[in-house]
Amino acid sequence: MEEQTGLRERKKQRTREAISNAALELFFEHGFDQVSISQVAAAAEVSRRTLFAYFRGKDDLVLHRIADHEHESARVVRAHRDAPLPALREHFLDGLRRHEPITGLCDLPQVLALYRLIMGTPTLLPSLLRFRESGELALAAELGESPDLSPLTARLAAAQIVSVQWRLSMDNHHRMANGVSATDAYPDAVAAAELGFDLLMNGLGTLGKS
Amino acid sequence: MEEQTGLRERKKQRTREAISNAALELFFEHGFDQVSISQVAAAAEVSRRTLFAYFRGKDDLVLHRIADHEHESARVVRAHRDAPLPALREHFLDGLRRHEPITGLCDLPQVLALYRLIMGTPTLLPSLLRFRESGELALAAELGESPDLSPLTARLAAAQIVSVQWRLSMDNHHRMANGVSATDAYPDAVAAAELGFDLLMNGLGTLGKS
DNA sequence: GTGCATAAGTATACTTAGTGCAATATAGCC
DNA sequence: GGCTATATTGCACTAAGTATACTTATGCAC
Repeated sequence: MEEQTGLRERKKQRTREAISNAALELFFEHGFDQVSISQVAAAAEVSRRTLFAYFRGKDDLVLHRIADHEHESARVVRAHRDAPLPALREHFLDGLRRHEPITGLCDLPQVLALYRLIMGTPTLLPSLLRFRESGELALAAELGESPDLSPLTARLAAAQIVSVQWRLSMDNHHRMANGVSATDAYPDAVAAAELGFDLLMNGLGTLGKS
Repeated sequence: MEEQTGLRERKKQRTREAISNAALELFFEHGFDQVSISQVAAAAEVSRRTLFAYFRGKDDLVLHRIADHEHESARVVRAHRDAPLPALREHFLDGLRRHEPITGLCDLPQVLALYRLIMGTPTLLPSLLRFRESGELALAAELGESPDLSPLTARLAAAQIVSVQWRLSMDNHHRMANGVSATDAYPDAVAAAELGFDLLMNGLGTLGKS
């Protein structure tokens, strides 16, 4: 279903991984900004020019590792058109249970190192936010498919949902980065997620003294 | 209160404006990506190096013009600690009434050109999103000052609020960019804002068929 | 006003991300 | 083997941003 395994394809895949691995190894060791594209290319034993054939830019060398999740929320909604928000809530809670990297609640050394790199490198923030923006757009489009929701409501809802998911993930990652184990952080993470989705579903009220 | 008007300060201010004006003129004429820093410096009659003394980077040449509004929501909340969300709502509606640029509902040619430039230049998106991020952070901090709100709630609320405000502003601008006048778009903009803040205050429900 | 410390501005050269293009090598296929 | 498409490469180029050492102008004490 996914590939015709010509030698060509396999080689391309291996080259791509070689570049990516070389890049991350160097970035972990010296920091994103301290490593040049040329150094990555040299370490991966390809020409600089070839590197750009595989990755759109320096940022992509890091961010492609989370690219799969760009439209995850949109996919979840597509599969649960009847009650999107509870579905997203369950999906997120399920992610926490499984310690999925995208929830931020994952302390596997390699994953943690990657997320530390991403979050700890201001240079990468713009790309990261674009990534988020793209996810929001996809979610809005998917929500907009529902005949019960006006396009405007869909866009507003998507904006809110994505912002909450990111805040939750960031907070979780922050604890991992501070050395808390995923297991130890799990209960708080669940409580936070439930609060977040409750606020989404039931509203913020006036935020005044209630 | 703001400046000791030495000749030095005045000259600096004028140089800064000269650079900014030259930059925007060129950007409006040829597009952000089609104009180099060197061209801007030449047009403003300063050296390239001096330009970088005044502006952190090429993006800043454009975005400094909206920098005042970066922490606007935080300021509003600071002034209305008792009921932040209604205050933000009123502030936004007031902005619409006054056709404030930051609401997106402003069709003054210069403002529209600036916003068109910002929104129509993908290169600027990252900086724009960083700007938003910074505003969200400030709002979260300000909300967190309230003893009634947990820090987590403050962060989640800030994320939601900012995302809604941006969506509303973007949608408004979009209509301006399509040639609708601010006056004509006003009623819809108010309705959209009320919907947005209603969703914030009262929640999204399940988003299913209600 | 003169002179000096300080800050603004400049010239120049450098590093690095990213692109265009033409030349070369290699997989897939007959 | 030989042909074709594509992967890869080297080289030259543009442009953003930085380092540094030098020049000019301002503010201020006298």
